[in-house]
Amino acid sequence: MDICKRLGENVRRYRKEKGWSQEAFAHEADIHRTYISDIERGARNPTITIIEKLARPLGVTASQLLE
Amino acid sequence: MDICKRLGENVRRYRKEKGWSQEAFAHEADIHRTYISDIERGARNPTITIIEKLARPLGVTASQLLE
DNA sequence: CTGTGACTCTTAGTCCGTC
DNA sequence: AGACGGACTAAGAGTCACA
Repeated sequence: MDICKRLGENVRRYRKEKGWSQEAFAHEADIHRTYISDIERGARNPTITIIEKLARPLGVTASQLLE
Repeated sequence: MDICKRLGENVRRYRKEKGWSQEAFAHEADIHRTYISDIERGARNPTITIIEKLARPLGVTASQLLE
């Protein structure tokens, strides 16, 4: 499985566990809403600093987002 | 700890376990040797596809490189 | 609320070296 | 063997209007 898609699925799963919309999560992570959408669809190839920005509000590690 | 530095330390540790020079590893991972040097020093902010390219020849997962 | 194309600006990533 | 610099090209970061 492609790693970008795997990341996207993990982000989406953790975000839904928090009960957040993409918009609400985008605000928490301080990342643009459409960028979150792209990430969840595996349409982006983000850097590890982005992974960390995503991980923090979700309460998980950067490592977990790539599992 | 900064995530780039953590990645660098992990890469260096796994690479040395394999007994590879940066150059030999660069060849295995199909990544430029100077880029490997930068990564290990935490001087770069790589994308997740690079993380995967680093992980494969080391015999670990992308997730493990960020632990 | 979310997906998508398009856009600008910045930086990832390559390749040439030298120390 | 590895650190580090300069210059370059490809691609990511970040944003918007609209569906």
